[in-house]
Amino acid sequence: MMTEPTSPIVTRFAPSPTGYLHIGGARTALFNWLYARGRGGKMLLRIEDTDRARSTPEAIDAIFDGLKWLGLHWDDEPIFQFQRAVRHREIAEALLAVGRAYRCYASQEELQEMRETARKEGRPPRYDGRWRDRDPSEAPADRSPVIRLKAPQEGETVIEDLVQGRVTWQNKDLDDLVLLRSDGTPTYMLSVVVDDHDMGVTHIIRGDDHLTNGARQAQIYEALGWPIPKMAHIPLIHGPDGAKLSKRHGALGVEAYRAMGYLPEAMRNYLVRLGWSHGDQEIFSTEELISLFDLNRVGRSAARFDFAKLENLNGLYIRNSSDEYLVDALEKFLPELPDGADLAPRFSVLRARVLAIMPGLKERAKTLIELFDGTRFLFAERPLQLEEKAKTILSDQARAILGRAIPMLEATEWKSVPLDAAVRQLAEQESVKLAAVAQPLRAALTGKSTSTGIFDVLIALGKDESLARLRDQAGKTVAA
RNA sequence: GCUCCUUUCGUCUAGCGGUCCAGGACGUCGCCCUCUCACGGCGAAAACACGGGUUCGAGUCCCGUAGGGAGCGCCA
Repeated sequence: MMTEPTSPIVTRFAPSPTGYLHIGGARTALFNWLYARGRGGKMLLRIEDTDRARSTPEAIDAIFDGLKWLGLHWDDEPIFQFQRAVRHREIAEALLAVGRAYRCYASQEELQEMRETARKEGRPPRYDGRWRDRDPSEAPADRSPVIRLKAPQEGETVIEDLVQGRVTWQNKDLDDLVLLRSDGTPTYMLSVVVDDHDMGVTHIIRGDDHLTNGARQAQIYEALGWPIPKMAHIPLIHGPDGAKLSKRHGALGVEAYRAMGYLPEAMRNYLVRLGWSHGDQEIFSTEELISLFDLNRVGRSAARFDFAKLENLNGLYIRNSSDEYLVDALEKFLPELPDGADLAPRFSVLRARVLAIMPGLKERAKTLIELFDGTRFLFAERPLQLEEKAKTILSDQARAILGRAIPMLEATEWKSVPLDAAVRQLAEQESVKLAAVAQPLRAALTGKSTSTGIFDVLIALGKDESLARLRDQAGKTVAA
């Protein structure tokens, strides 16, 4: 079969390192990654660090770490935009040379005035092009100019967006943007165009806050005679109240989600469904996502971030993970816990017990924090600190039952079936429901009112430790 | 203010002119399972923003209105 020779897909993720990798950025990276991976292409990483004052090495590390944690591996070496400033300047000069750009000497005061006037007259605040056709001899000697693009003043600029569809701007509404600042450094608008071109980017997938930039960048491509990459502007993520995502809701760095005990694969599944769908399907393996993801299935309206759904999905991923995987995940997760450093040495010692309790535990936990909390009784020192509810359960009567349970359990083989039979038999002898025996056992064994199945607890703790904990709490009275 | 985008259950969404008195998922509520808490099972309530068109027929196409969002820098 003949196949059309297609140029390989190249996408890019281009964050500016001025803070953490926030959740919206993570989703943008995910979409870029999926789109490229599903088509045998590459996803490149470009750090847009041209804002020297706000860019920090910590933020760069946060981006690298966040992407790695999510498993979104980029191709080739990351590009640092600032290092390419010379190239950007060359392009601006080239545009100047061919008359597609010009020097503008307008002062900040003049620009300010223009904006105010325009606003007053109900027009968009725009540069009025006063240096566009002025003779260079009129240039003031004491002022260094910026270089502006000589943008078309009539007609329209159109973007055929893969998500938004055809979007049109009247050129009269777009002004002559600055390409090169008066200090000779390139602006973002110029840098992005030159870098995307030089990196061979074929598909620009980014937040729709860049949609207007897309139009202005299209004008730069036009002036340069370069082909315009395909663009896809994906809707933004909003907070639960519909307003722009802020720190208050979910605009945390991805490291914050890691600390909250979310699994990266659950995170990815949640994020991809924010704006993208494949019929009614909710759960996707990574392989499925790579093969199914497409831009034409991305919606055009903003989605609200919903922790409840993320948590549910995370619980589902935990339940479907193997016990070994979860024990490893917990061990790696320890540093995120306040007392993690103290627990780490004991964790490796008690690892087998953690593994033993895992099948029952993973049905109950929605986050790694909850999962770990479920194992804490294994680490507890005798005599146990009892939670309030556990104290309530351990009434005198309950303690008396425990007292009678001890000799019985001592004589029982420490396996699930015999233990089950023994406890049930005791309940029968006491003429109480199973709960009236199980709950006191649970309270004495774990210090809590809830846990995994009581027989699992007995087995994970082992015979000696279990009986010791029961003796700690049992009532002395045997005769009533 | 101007430009652009957007509007289906509380939330994420399915729906690409008739098969929709609108489907799934999360959340909520009820019942079942049950040693607790979960898991699981069953069931319920819950939406096409509004107004005009086009059409035999509109959630689906067009135009307004209203709401929401983004952008309008010598920031990125």
